[in-house]
Amino acid sequence: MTENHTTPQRPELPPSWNPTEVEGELYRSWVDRGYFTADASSDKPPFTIVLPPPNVTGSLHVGHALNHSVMDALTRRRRMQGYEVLWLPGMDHAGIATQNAVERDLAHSGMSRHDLGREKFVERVWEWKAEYGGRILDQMRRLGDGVDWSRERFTMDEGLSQAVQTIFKRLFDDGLIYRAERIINWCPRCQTALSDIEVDHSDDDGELVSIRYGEGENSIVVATTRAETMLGDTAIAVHPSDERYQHLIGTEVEVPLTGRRVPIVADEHVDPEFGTGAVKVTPAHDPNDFEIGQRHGLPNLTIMDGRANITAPGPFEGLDRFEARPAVVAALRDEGRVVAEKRPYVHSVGHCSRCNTVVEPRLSLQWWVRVEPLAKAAGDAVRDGRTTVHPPEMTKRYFDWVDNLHDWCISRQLWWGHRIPVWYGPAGEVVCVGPDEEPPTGEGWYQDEDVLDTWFSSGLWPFSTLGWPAKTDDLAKFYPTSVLSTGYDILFFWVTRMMMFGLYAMDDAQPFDHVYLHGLVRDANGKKMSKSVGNVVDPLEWMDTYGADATRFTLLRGANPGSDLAVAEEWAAGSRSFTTKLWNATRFALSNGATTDRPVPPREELTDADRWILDLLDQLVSDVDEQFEAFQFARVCEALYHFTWDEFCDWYLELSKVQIAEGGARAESTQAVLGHVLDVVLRLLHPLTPFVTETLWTTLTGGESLVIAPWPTTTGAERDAVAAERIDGVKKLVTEIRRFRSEQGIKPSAKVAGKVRGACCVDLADQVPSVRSLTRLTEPGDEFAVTVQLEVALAKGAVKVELDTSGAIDVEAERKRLSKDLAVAEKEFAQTGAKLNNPAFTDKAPADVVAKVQGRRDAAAAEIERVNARLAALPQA
RNA sequence: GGGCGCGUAGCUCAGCGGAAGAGCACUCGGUUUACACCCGAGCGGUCGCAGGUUCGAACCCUGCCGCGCCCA
Repeated sequence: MTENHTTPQRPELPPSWNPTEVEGELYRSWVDRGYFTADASSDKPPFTIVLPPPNVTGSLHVGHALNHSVMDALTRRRRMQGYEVLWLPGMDHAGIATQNAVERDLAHSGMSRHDLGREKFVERVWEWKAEYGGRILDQMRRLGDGVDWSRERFTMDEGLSQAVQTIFKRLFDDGLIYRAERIINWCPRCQTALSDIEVDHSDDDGELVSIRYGEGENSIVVATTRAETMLGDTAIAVHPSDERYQHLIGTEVEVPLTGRRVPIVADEHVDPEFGTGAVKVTPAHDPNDFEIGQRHGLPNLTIMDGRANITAPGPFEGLDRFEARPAVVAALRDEGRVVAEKRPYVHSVGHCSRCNTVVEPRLSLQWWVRVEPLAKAAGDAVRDGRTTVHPPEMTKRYFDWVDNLHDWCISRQLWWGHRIPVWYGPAGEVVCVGPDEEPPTGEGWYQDEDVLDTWFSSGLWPFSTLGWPAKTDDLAKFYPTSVLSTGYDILFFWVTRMMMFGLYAMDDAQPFDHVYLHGLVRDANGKKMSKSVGNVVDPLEWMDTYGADATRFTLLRGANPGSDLAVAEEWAAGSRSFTTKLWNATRFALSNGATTDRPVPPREELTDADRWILDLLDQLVSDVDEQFEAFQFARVCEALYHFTWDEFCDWYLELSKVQIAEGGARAESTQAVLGHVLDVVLRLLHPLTPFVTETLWTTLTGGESLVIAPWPTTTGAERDAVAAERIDGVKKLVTEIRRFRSEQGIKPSAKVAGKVRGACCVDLADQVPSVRSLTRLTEPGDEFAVTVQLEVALAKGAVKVELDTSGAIDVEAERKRLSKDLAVAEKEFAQTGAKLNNPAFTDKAPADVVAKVQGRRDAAAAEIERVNARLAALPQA
């Protein structure tokens, strides 16, 4: 190693990278220096991402970690590219989840929210939020999220609440919000209505009971999984063209156990193929039955209360629905009305997405959004290309959704949330109050008790967070936002609602230009993670063990568009190895005088190895850019990993040792190339692994911070094909010699005397010292005695390597090695020969393809000849 | 039932018309002055099955068989 006195000394890197010791402080310094604070008055082009607001009760799970890694990578790259970047963080108030959390706490002290009263309870929730809410925000800091903390928002903030009231009023005045009595999804535990997407369906074991209504030839059999609802039946329905029941249509039957007589109606909706083709109709407890009821003017008979206890007078009154079910079946059985019972009967059952209670369809007066015009606009924005969905396969799913959206139930029977801004008057008046208006006062006036669905406020997020409805500088600068990133399972939650509201509120300007949908994170075997299975990965544990960079890199490396990703601890360990490799490579380069203080010398002064690695680097920059633009994060990672490890570390660093050992100008130019390549690679890696790259880069360059360093661009230099071919030759030659050594059992550290002959004939004369160095060949001395010859076929011809292995070689091992080479060559010769002997191929395939195959056959033929000669020359066993 | 997607090395996945790839795992060797979180060498695949198109198919088309997800 030569000492270089022209290079100022950089602080030395510690021998190993200890992420947990460094990451926190680095992150604080970035925030303190204001790198993540956006400037609305900037002239730079904007790049905006609003964080899909996590739940205030939540903590960072591995799906978040992936999504945040994506958003951080996108924003960090744009920042380096010179954009005015705003990544806006915050949380939503999670109406049901938060209220549940606080109610649970209250229950510990034997209280319910009703004991406190509404006002006090809401106060308590705010206190809860201050104390426990927002754990996830600290976890975001751990991960390195470059968010603008000065713009952090919460859906219940004053400004955002005003946005909610504003849009409610506007929609109300436009006739897009209305109040109606319909069947809604009711959670008997949370005591509130739910929208369709807050209900999770699963196939559960139930029962299918067939019940005979009526007597004799006027009887009719219906099957049901919810026998207890028969107490609320107000009709039987059959398909109008079902011949079996023509004689019954228009007649009446008695509903067993109730004595109530109900009509048999004909309705197109009934599926004659299912069961007996006849269904019981319970309009107040089933959405389909409700519609049948509407069509036929049937009464809606409610037989359960909000707790799902039976209210129908009689022996079942007061029973819970699940107690009532067997009781009703038993009573029917006693009357001889049960025709068949099937258990278990697997069928789809809806559950509350917050507490998993079985949802009860319930007739109820609620507030609704008429989504049709909004959904149409949301579809059009994607159809017109104003918003692009990545990956494109998801676009169809988006259309299917927005084109078939039911009206949205937005009222919730909760206390925590935005209260519906509607007042009712003593004479039946209904007044919607805007944010700048005074609600009506006086005798008999009162406000609607309900609050709005949390999604109603988070649907405004892309613009309410920027100050809307005020015409703020932020809104002007940063809306429409650039990318919305989320898991494809959340497509219908965030994306569609934000699209509908964004287009409506912002004069048809889309809320985001791109929607990126990542896959779900699964365990090592591709299984869904679940707490009960115990295969959940905690990203915080990974960060503790392997560092934030390795955690991020692992997730991004698996992020192939449209597909889920499997991860396991080994993956994270592999990513840590990569950061360690990068660390050691930089440490090596620095200890050998690598520098960015001197420019890379002009090309003609560089070696083939220099030009080769610089050309690869140029290609890398362009690949990384291309893949970033296409949201192909796995490919970005792969390209950088491959370049860094397999090309730069495995070959260039080794070759640079030879060049540095030369000393003088050669050493100096090599140091500049080393410095330059590392500088660029660290920049390219920074969006993925910000911490380790920042540490290495500031040490290497003395720069202020990689966060604000410019993003690399391609040089446009013409690729040096000759240098590339020479380095390929070196790699091939080195690998073949190493292979021989390995198979001969020569220790890697053992020096072997050898000669390389014929290098000049294949244009590799200058590379011989490198080859010797990488294969530990020593100069042949006076006693040099060739014990073995290798011949290595390269692009321009064969190179002969003569070795003195100090004694007999292992003939069998050598025969095995050569036989393998022969088999490969013969297979190649046969395959290429078959092609070339096929006139259809030579006639129809493009000339360059034919020429290529010809070249391969010739090379194979030469190789066969060479290997056969070597085999023949081996001593007989 | 409708839609989307997936079946490629032991595992997880790239490749999507002209020579089968990566990471991890595995085998052998290694105190090589950046790195054992490493280095070197190696093993491992009729690319789900069957047809078709093409000079040529893992890749395009059709059917089938498995698996996953979304919607009803």
